[in-house]
Amino acid sequence: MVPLFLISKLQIMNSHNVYKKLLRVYGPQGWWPLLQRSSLPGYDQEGYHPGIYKNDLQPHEQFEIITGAILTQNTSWTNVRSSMGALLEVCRKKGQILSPEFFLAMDHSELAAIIRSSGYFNQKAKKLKAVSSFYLDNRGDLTIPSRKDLLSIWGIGPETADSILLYAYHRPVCVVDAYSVRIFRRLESRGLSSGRQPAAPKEWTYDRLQQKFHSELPPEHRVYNEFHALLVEHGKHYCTSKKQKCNICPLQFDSGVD
DNA sequence: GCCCAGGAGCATA
DNA sequence: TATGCTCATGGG
Repeated sequence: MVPLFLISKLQIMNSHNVYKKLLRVYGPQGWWPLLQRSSLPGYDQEGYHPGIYKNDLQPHEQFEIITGAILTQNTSWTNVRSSMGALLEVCRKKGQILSPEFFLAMDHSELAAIIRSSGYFNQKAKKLKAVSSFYLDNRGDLTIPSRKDLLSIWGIGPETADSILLYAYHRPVCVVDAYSVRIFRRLESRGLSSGRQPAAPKEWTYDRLQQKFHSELPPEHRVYNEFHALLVEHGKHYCTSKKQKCNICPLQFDSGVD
């Protein structure tokens, strides 16, 4: 028999209630930012598009998301934004579009120099070429790849693969990142997470946390889209690795839980 | 100057 | 399986 006060706490912090609360606090995030659409109505100058969830991406736009997903690995978006702008500028000057062919036509040093500002530029140049080769070798038309296929590409791990599936291909897949793990670990440490809690609480691994999200959230693309973006936004404000602001965290103290 | 960011691969135990 | 090291720029 679980005490009533515990039931209410457990229900409060399942993934769906975390989602609803974060959405109320921060609003729609408009991910994934598409710089190539930054001049279109509904898109801001960085390419964010809050409230627009249409599945109408062109191949060069899908490839911008794939590129961004690699460039942002362990890197802040401001650095990625700079590299993406540089890439698109080179495209424009060469009269090309962002594509596997564009990356493969450059030699390593040229590509690495263009994406320098996003850090790890040698590794990321190699990764961009690897993912480009994958598309040209296996599916030149950018049809939906399987998660297994994506994971077989050098430089693409679980989070990058799921980001690509969710944001470039509108697949209903939850993305887990360092913020997700940290936020739910800290909620759980305060008895506020609805995770199955073993006697000795196990760490939230990628797969375990993704299963939790999939089981607790409505299986809708737009929910998964916003949830990951909202966790990132919340993490930036309240849950960085060293500076946790649990004492003023809206997930714990914002009133009006649904 | 230090810390960290929208990770992943690899060596080692 | 799991832990530690490496990759690197730019903003706070």
